[in-house]
Amino acid sequence: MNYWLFKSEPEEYSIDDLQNEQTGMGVWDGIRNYQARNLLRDQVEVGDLVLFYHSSCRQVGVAGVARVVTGAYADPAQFDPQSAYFDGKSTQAAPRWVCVDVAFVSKFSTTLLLKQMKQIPELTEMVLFKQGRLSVQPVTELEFTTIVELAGEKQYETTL
DNA sequence: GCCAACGTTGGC
DNA sequence: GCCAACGTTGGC
Repeated sequence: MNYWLFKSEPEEYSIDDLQNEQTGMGVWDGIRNYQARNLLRDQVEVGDLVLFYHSSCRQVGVAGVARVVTGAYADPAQFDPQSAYFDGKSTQAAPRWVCVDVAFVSKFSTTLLLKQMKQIPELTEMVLFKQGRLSVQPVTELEFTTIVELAGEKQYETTL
């Protein structure tokens, strides 16, 4: 069981969009960075918990929690010429990019802001601060539980 | 294999 | 909108 932070621009796909999916599940696609791809492909597992991070917006920070519900599979968008994520160099035989499906778990009552996170001693070693551009990144159990407690999601104290 | 040029991310 | 950081591309 691992913990992750996945970034998304909420204008593209937000925690509300995930919550509003008919199935309660969404496809985490469009990852086009090799380091993030390798983590998705090799280390992200069904059941892992994900901090849903909103980037490039007014309220930058962790907006809620999701859970990984599939292993990595070929990202369909790489084969779709209409998609912004189309990759003409990828082939069906050897897909270059992968995605996973995630399920909505919770939305924080207020987004835990990046500037708040930077002030918390337990969070100073987060990959977020060292590799700011990595869009799929590992989170320690301490970092995860610290964040959900700061967000006031007390139910995690009993369910984790 | 190096490295300059270029493109993208993402906080502010 | 700016700009720093950093990933990718491509010439040599």
